[in-house]
Amino acid sequence: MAPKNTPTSRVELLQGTLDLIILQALRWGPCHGYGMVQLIRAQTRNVLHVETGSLYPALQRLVRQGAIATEWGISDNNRRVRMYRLTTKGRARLTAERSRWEQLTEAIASLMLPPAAEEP
Amino acid sequence: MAPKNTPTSRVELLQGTLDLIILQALRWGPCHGYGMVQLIRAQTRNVLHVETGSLYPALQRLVRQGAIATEWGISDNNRRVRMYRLTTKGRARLTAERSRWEQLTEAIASLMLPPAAEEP
DNA sequence: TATCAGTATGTAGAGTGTCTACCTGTCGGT
DNA sequence: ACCGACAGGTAGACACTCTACATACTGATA
Repeated sequence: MAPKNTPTSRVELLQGTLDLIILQALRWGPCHGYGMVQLIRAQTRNVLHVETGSLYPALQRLVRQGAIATEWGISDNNRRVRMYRLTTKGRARLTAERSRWEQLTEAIASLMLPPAAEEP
Repeated sequence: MAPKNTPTSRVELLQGTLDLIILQALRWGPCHGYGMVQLIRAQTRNVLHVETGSLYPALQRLVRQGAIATEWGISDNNRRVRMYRLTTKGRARLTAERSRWEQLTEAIASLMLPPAAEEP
């Protein structure tokens, strides 16, 4: 996927997971872009590093799709920030993405297991 | 990701998972392309449908990378098939892909949880 | 014997999402 | 006066999967 290898223990995102991650991050309340990067980093103990070059386009995409809404605001340290929040549509989207993710992980988990005995 | 929606309960693959799936499928022994499709389908109870248009290029990719080896053979029903098998390199690759996958799922799982209490 | 479904391998091109690499600007501390 | 952290953003490359199509062989069935 990404051309480069993993120098430390870095995990590259899989295509399609970023939307889920963003929606998930916004579940705790409105947040601005840069804040999400840190939130996700902290929440995953430094495993997931969302690149801003991926994040901002993804946010715009989600806004276009109506999953999140945005407005200018002021951060704690008195900076002009673009705040994002989940819409009703976004909450539904999150639910859908989560179940999709669960299905996929379960399916892959079942491939990890020894072959299933065929059932008649 | 894919332009179309999900008619039934179909789960689209995430980009980057196919290699893991193929390597995993070959863990049970050599197999040919079409056979893998059915194996994966059966093993995941019809959740994962690997498209042949994705599979064959992926197999070629893995051969190029030395993760799998291939040779012509004969299937059970007397058909000319291209058999694939894991190489030593491929087995190592599988291990790597699995740990990568585990890291990612764990990281995303931790995002699903309530926010972590910050630790000093 | 014609035809069709299933088996089997493959290619071309589109679409999409993430990445790297860059750019701009503000604020607080030194 | 400068620097690092904070904050938002764009352009283009790259990689992967998808749809759609093409080929060929086999066995069953009409």
